[in-house]
Amino acid sequence: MKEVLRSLVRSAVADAAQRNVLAIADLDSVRLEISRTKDPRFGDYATNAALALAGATGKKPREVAAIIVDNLPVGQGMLERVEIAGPGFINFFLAGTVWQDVLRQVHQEKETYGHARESRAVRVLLEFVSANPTGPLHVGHGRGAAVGDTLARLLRASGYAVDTEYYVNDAGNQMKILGNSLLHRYREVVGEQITFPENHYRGDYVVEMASELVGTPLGRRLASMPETEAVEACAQYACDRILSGIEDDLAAFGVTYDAYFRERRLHESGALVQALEALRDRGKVEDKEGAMWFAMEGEADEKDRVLVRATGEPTYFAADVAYHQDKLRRGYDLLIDIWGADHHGYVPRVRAAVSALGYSPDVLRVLLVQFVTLVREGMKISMSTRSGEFVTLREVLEEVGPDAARFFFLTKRCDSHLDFDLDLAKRQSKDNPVYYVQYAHARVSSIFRIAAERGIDATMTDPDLTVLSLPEEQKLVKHLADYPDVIVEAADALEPHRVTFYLMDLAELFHGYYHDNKVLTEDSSVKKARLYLVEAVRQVVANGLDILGVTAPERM
RNA sequence: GCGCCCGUAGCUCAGUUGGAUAGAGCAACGGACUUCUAAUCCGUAGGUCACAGGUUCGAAUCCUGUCGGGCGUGCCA
Repeated sequence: MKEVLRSLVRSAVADAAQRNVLAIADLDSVRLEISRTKDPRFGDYATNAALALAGATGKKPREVAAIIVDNLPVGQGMLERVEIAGPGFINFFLAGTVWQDVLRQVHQEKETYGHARESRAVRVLLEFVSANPTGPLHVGHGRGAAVGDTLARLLRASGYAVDTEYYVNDAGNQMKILGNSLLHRYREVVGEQITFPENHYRGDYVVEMASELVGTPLGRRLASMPETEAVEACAQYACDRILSGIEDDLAAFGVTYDAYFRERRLHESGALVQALEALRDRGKVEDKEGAMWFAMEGEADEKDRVLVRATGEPTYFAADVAYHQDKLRRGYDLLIDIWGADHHGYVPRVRAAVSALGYSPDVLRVLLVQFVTLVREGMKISMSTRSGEFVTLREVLEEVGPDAARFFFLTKRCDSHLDFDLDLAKRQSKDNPVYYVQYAHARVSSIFRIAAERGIDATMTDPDLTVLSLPEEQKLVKHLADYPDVIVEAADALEPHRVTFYLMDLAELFHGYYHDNKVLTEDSSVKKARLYLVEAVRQVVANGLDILGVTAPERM
């Protein structure tokens, strides 16, 4: 809707400019904002165009507004009335037929309502979670998974070609530590005396894996292997085992990936070495103190960073440079990385690397997801990764279910800390926003069930929509009209939480309407129109929940 | 010390990329079920947008400084 109005304003300005009533040098560079009005007295939509253009034209905002209004097709088609208000806002009052057309459009487009009609020529690689395969996913990863997966759905709905990827850190020192942890636990399980090393993985899951190994061919061979080989074998086993557990947890959460990308591949294929050479060719590498450094001079990060240690081992940063280069070489136009907020210091480094490789640093966008605190009975549950005492994503899923978990993770902006109230997530009342929204869907479904039981004709062919004259009905329809704009704006801003808030508002409008008005009334034309309306509500709720990856139940 | 994020009603948070009179939910108080699901709805009350300056037609939003909270600042990941 906003796009339609924007083009009306744009052509009005262009017409005025052509007739020399308005002097605009470069219209394309001016950003014309169309916004929804808060107060119905200001119409349905408003634009600040006149305020934005005033400076460039040398006229007063209200004069510019008057010129624009003169060139708008008022009274014909969608614009019923237009007013100039305040400092120079132009308020649009839309014709009733516009809103009726919105309802028809929802019925026509069904599950694609709100989706972009045309695809955008932008290939996106969205990388998220990418937790190290050294232990099960915890709730913090769950938030990243919910944000990432929803963002993927959102961007696809907006016409982007999106691939999702999980980067597996299956190389390097921590794999050795993981393997060594498992080896020690294995020896412990088979009765040897061990002292568990410092800074190793103490979680119960390592002990469980050790028990699994007893009696297996690998387990029997471990005793006779040289130490480094045994550690390597244990690392391999533990990594694969943990990674498949992570995949299972994500699947239970409704998250699947287009690809898992293994870091090991970068080492084995020579891509890592090539990436470092590319940096060196561009003069971005400096050798000092026995190590190879990424030279930050002229780049965005504050100091030089080591790429290859004096021991000859590459750092994780080196692998990340190679990984991002690999992504870009695969032809993606936009890379989106979703990281935990504790990695924020890493952003300028990777961005500088992308830039040093000859790409615009803008091709990389990093979303930082803040921490999650679990709350039970009003008390925060303390978590400490170090001691191995953390609440896993699996446990939360088993307690509250994937729908509530996903929805809750999306009730805040990413960059805001999230308190996840487990009791609230399980509660079956309006306090719980998941149920509140899902219930709106179930209620509409219920109306149609009852209608079928009563033998009411609920076919949706061309009802007279002019009978939908109640203010609540108008508000509902106008909110349905907002949905495509919300999708576009949420996608552009990379802010999936906007969809969540939209749905809560829609559910609120619907519940209020439902409470005060009967859909299955005696008056058959009203009944038909209201069925048409609530079905459209159901459809949009379903579409929005689908973006969030949350089910839309027909009964609750 | 330096860097990033945050600071909005008692609590948890929105705020349409700088717009018109700053909004919800929870908690509190008062109401509504012979109904298509009360898993719901309606009403009341609640504010120095942390603080101080600046930028302009206009600031919760942008810039500077101060205070407070979180996180970084490794040849760790």
